[in-house]
Amino acid sequence: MSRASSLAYDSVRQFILDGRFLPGERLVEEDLAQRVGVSRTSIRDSLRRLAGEGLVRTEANRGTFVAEMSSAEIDEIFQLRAVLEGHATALAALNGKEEHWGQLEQKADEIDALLDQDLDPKAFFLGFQASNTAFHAILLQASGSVRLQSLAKSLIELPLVTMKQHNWPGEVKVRRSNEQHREIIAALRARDPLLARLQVQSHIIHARPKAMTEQPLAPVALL
Amino acid sequence: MSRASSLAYDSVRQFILDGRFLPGERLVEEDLAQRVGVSRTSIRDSLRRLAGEGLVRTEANRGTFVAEMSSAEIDEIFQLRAVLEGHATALAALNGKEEHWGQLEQKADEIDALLDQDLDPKAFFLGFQASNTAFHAILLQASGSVRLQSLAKSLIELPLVTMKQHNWPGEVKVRRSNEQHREIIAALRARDPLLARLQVQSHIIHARPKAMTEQPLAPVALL
DNA sequence: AGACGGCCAACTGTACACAATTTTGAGCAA
DNA sequence: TTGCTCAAAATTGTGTACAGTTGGCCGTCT
Repeated sequence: MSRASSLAYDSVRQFILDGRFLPGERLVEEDLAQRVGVSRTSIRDSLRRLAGEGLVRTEANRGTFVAEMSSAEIDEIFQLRAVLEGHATALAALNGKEEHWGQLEQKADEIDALLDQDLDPKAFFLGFQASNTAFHAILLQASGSVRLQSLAKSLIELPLVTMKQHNWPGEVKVRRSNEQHREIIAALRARDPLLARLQVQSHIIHARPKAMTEQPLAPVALL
Repeated sequence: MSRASSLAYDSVRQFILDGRFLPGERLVEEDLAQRVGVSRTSIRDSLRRLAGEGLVRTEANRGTFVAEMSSAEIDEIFQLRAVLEGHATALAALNGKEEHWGQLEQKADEIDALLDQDLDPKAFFLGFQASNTAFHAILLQASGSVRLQSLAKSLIELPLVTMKQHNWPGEVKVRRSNEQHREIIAALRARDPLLARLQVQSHIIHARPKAMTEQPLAPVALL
C-alpha cells in the first residue's frame, strides 16, 4: 500500500474535502484514476478506506457516492465529539505533560493573531480551521489514548464534507471560542478533569453550525 | 463488492474471531485466497476493511497481521465503551420505544435460562456471549444514533480477538451481570437517562477481563 | 399514449499477470 | 560460531483484461 495507493487516498480525500465533489455526487472509479494518474486498483483501495471513515458511501454494484449528511446527523456527530473529546480531556488532565499545555497555548495564540490581522473571510476561516483542528488534535494526543484519538479525528472531519461557506463562523464566535480554549487550558493546568471535561463539552456543543439548529434540537443528554 | 468480496470479508473475520489466526500472526494474502476460494483481489479488499475496524494492522510492503492488544489497550477500549454506550443509553432512555424494552428483557431472560441449564463451560460462554452481545446491540439501536451504533459495535468486538478462554466469566459473574441488565431495563422504563447511563457505565467497567487488572489500573475518569 | 421487454452502454466486481519490495538462507570471511 | 553479502524465493503493490450488473434507450404491442 505504498506510493500509488496513498497518493490516491490523499487525492480523493482532498477532492471531497475541497468540495470538488459535492455530497451525493457519484465517484466514478476510472474518472478518478485518470485524474490522479494511477490505476483503478489503487482508487478502489482508497474508496474502501474512505468508506470506512464515513466520508463516502458505497452501494453494491452501483458505485460510491460522497456522503450526504442531514443536519440531524451533523448534530449527532457534534454530540459524539462532545462525549469523546470530553473524555479525552479528562484523561489529558490526569495524564498530560507540561509540553502539551504549551502547545495548546501556542495554537490559541495563533488564533488570536489571526483575529488581529483583518483578513478576508476565506483566508480567515482557513487559518482558523487549521489552528483549531490542531488545538483539538493536541488535546486528543494529550489524552494518551491512541484509539480515542483516531475515533475522534475521523468524527471531526466528517462535517467538513458538508459545511461550506454559508456557515463559517464570524469573528465574534471565533473570539468567544478561543476564550473557551484558554479556559480549557487553565483547567488542564489545574489538573481538574471534571471541569476540563465540562468546558470541552460546552465548547463543542456551542461550535455546532448554527444554520442547522433552526428546528428544535434533540436534548443533548450529556450529563 | 458483491459475492466474492463479502464472502472473503466474512471468512477472514471469522478466522480471526475464531482464534484460527492468533494475534500478531501474519495473514498471507494468497494463502487466504486459496482457503476462501476467491482471488487475492477480494482478500485484499477485506483486509482493508478489517484494518479500518482495527481487527488487523497493515504495514506497507510487509503484510498484514492480526491485531495485538496489550491489557492497557483493552482497558482503554472498555473505558471507551463505557463512555459511548453510556451516552447511547441516555439517548435510549429519551428516545427508545416500548418494543425495545421488551427485546432487552428477552435477552436477559435468555441469559437466565442459560444459567439454569448447567452446560459445559464453552457452550455456556458462547451462549452467554451471543445473548449479551445482542443485549448491547439492542441498547445501541434504541439510542437511534446510527453513527454511535457502528462506532460502539466495532469497539465491542475488538477485545474478542485476544480474549480467549483463560478469562471467560464464571457463573457468578454472569449472574451479577444479568442483574445489572435488569436494573438497566428498569431505568430505561422509568425514562431516567442519568441513572441508566450510570448503570451502563458501571456494568461495562465491571465487565473488564479480570485477569488483566492485576496491575493497578489507570483512573477511570468517567465522571 | 402507455406499458412491457429486450438491447446497449457504462460502470463495478473479479481474476490474473507483472513489477517492486522484503525476507530468507546459502556461502564465505573473520 | 558469528556476522556479512548477495542472490533467489516469497510476498505485497499495481496495472489491465474480462465478466457481471445496472440503468437507460428504443421499438413493439396493446
